[in-house]
This record gives sequence, C-alpha cells and structure tokens, in this order.
Amino acid sequence: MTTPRQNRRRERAARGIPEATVARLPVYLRALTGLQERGVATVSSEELAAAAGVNSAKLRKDLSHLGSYGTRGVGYEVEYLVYQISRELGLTQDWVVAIIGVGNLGRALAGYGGFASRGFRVAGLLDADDSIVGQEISGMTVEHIDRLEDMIARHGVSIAVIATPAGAAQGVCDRVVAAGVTSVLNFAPTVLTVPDGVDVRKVDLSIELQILAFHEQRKAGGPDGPAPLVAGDAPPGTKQYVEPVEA
Amino acid sequence: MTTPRQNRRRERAARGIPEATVARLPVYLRALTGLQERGVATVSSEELAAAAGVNSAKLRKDLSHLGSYGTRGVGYEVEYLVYQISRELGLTQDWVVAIIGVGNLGRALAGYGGFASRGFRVAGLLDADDSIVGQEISGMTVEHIDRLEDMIARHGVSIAVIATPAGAAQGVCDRVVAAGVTSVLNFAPTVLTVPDGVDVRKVDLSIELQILAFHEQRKAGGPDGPAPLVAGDAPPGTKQYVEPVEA
DNA sequence: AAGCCTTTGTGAATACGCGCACAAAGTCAC
DNA sequence: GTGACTTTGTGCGCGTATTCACAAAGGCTT
Repeated sequence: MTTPRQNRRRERAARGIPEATVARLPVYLRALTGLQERGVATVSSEELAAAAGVNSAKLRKDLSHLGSYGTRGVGYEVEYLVYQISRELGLTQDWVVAIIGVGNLGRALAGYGGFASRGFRVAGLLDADDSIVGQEISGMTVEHIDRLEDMIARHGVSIAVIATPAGAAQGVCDRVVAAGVTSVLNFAPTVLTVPDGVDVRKVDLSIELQILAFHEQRKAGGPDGPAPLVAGDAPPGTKQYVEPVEA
Repeated sequence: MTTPRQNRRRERAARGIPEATVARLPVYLRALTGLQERGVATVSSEELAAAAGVNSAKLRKDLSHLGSYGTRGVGYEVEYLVYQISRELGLTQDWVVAIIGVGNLGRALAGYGGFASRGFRVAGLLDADDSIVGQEISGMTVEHIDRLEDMIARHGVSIAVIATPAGAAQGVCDRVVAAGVTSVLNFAPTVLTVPDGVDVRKVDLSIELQILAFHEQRKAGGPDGPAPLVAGDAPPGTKQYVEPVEA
C-alpha cells in the first residue's frame, strides 16, 4: 500500500535547506514530541507555530523545504512529521560525542539528559588535569587528554564538545580536527579557526549576557541617555575616556 | 585638550545599531581585550577582523555604526575602542543577575568566571528543591524560590538566568517578568512566552548538537545518500516510516 | 611642502530571510 | 455528488545583512 503522501515524498528537498530553517527544525521537533506525548495526532501549522513561537507562514515554508507533508484542510500528522524532521536532521542514526574539559561546565554537560534523549551518545570525558583524570562523573571515568586521538578513533567520535579554558581550546580543536572530527561545539570563549569542511558552533554565555545588557541599557535611555554611568556623573563636555599619558 | 577624534565622537550612532552588529560587538571586545593584555596599542581592521573571525569590511561597517573611531592609514587605538564598545554595550555599569535553578547547569553558571569579569554581578541563586536550598555554592547560599520577588526587588536584579527544568521555566519566567525584570537568559529547553518589551535570549545545547548533526549527515551524503540508516538498509521503494495501524 | 602609501568609511550590488495574502487542494456535511 | 469550509503551499514585495571595491583621509618620508 502506498499513500499519495508517500509518493509525494521528497519531491522537494532540493538539496538546499536554508540555514535559518535548519536552526528551527529542532524547535519544531521538540514541540512535536511534546504534542506526541500528550496524545495529539494531528496539528495545524497555526497551532504548531504557536507552540514553537514562530509565525505560521514561516513554519509552513520551513516544512515545505522538506517536502509536502501536510494535508490541506487538516494539518500535519504529528508522528509522521516527527519522523521526517528527525530523519532530515540525521537523528535516525547515533552520533558519538566526546566532551573535552571537565570543569564545572563539562560536568554539567556530562550530566545533561538532553544528550542521550536524541541519539547523542557520550563516548567519554577528557581532561588535562591529573587531579580530575580518573574521577567518576555521571557514570563515566575521566580520561587523560593524551588519549584523545585514541578515543576518537576507537569510538568513532564525530562531534567534539570543547569545554576547556579559552587558552587550551584552539590546541584541542586542532587535535580533534587532525583526528578526523568535522563537527565541533565550542563552549570556550575563543574564536576557533578550522579548515574548510569543518563546522564549528559556539555557545557563549558571556556574549549572550552582553547582548541582553545592550538592550537593557537601551530601555533605560541608551548610553547617552539617563543613568549610563555608575559613578561620577560628569558635566557635559567632560571626557569620559581618559587618554593615556604616553603619546 | 581635545583631539579631532573626540570631536567626531558619536556623530554617527543614529540610535539604530543593527541587531547583527550588536551580536558581534562582544566578540570584537573580547579580541580587543586580548590584544590589550598583550600590550598591542593599535590594530588595523584586517588584523582585528582576523582575530574575531569575520570579514574586515563587515568589521569596519560594524564599528562605523558606533562612530568614526579609526584613523585612516593607521587603524584603531585598542584601548579607546575597548572603551567605546564597552560603553555602547552598557558594560560601564553593573548589571545584577539572579540564577534560578541550581542543577548541574546552574552550578556551572554560578561558578563561571565570565560573569564577574564584565560587570555582571550574581545577586543570588534560587531553587525550588528543599534539599538544595541552604547549600553553599561558589560562595553563595541557595535561597528558596519563594524569595524570588524579594530578591529581585532588594538587589535590583535586571537580568534573570533561568536554568530550571523545562516544565518550570514558563512559570518562573512569568514571575520574574511580573517582578519587573525585562531581560531573560533561558537555558531551559522550552519556548518562553513574554510580553512586549521583555527580551529573551535562549541557549540550547540540544539544538546546537542537532544542527551539527544535520551538517555532519550532509557531509556523509545526506539523508537520502549513503549510510543514513543505522540498521535495516531497506530496498528502494520500501517505506522507512511505518504507518500506525489505526486509521 | 609635496607626494606616496596605508587604511578607513561607505556607496552600490547581491543575497538572504520574513511575512502577507491568496490560489490550490483537500475534507466534511448533506 | 456538490458546495462550503479549512488549511496548506508559495509567489511576491520588503527590509536587513553581507561583500566588493574605491574614493577620501590621514601619516610618513624626503
């Protein structure tokens, strides 16, 4: 038996899904699994868009990049859409992850439930600090960074999560790339330089806070407006930046 | 004494810095402070762009939104630029942060050095779990979530960091917004709904990993290409999605 | 003081993303 | 079977972001 829907499958998906769409697919997926757990079988673009916090036209256009998976007059079948998005994102296969750097953040990542739940398996934890190596964290024993290449090869690690101090990040990155890893998630506050063909995504708390601070300041009147200064409200014309004494 | 540069100060900055630019300013700032520590006094757009990992024309256009702070033929004075960007981002004043949810991630955030270093002061940690309340973490005692409104008011909290489980996030968010907070950094894997005038930024590990997985799969040949399936390489035409038995 | 050299700041062209609004397509009631 | 109703899929216009390429501007040397 073949439904019309399946015949239409993948007539789109012209090998070029916009990056902005890719970034939203995981959000849709999460909303859909939520609906699934609540036993919802069918959802309209309007409802799903509301759950995902986006415009419904945008949602429909995003989904149209994957193919025609909806039914006009009805909506989308939740379970089917979950499968299609999962498949497009590559979540129908397992991805092996190594976490490098076991400080506060590395520990938090190691214990993060969201990894396992979606086909991401943590192969191991690595650190350079001898006082940390050997510790048991979230059921895994921390290994020494010397074993990095070995671990990547043996477990088939395809995604490296870098949670080291800033100074060590580029060195670690170079090593994982040399070992064949082509996807890196970087939590260290540094710009990583990688060769073409390697993807790096960056998560940076400090940057997010600074962006919030910018907007917060705006609301309060902007940098030239009321109360931008902590101390020493200077009279107009006074320099706020003190030039260095040397030439 | 007034230099020509200072006369020219803020002739631009027409109260509308593009969002994309704002998001890059913290990156520039970090690169600049790095140069500053290494004793570099002057930097060209080419050098700074390389350090920040962006195109040099983009960097110049970004900086031009703040004003004309460079010197043609020479470049930008590092210290001066650090000051101007800090000022524009609102880092010349202190921002008070509350961390809500003291699980693995909340703990990591509490101990994150990047907070204090740039004018972000953690007012306190809050959690709903009685077995966590009272614990001392990074020099702070975890308080009960009941005291949320009290803490916001007394410490003048302006940014709330939500690191609770997904289910609790919206409730907590509603409370902090009701208490007057207009900037939220959300680590919980949920879409937060807020009234106009409130900024929410989201950090989501799981989403970042899924985006990486998408690209990684692409490199391996795409979902229709080689090896997307873990098991059961089905002959062509075989359905990969099994329809539920019920209608 | 004049001319050369470097680097900024920006106009213009291109690409990208978003959202409206509507035709096409399907369902459901009768 | 027919018509009314619902919801998808998308053409189109608009605004934003990115990049190129160059004229304007400053410094430095002679």
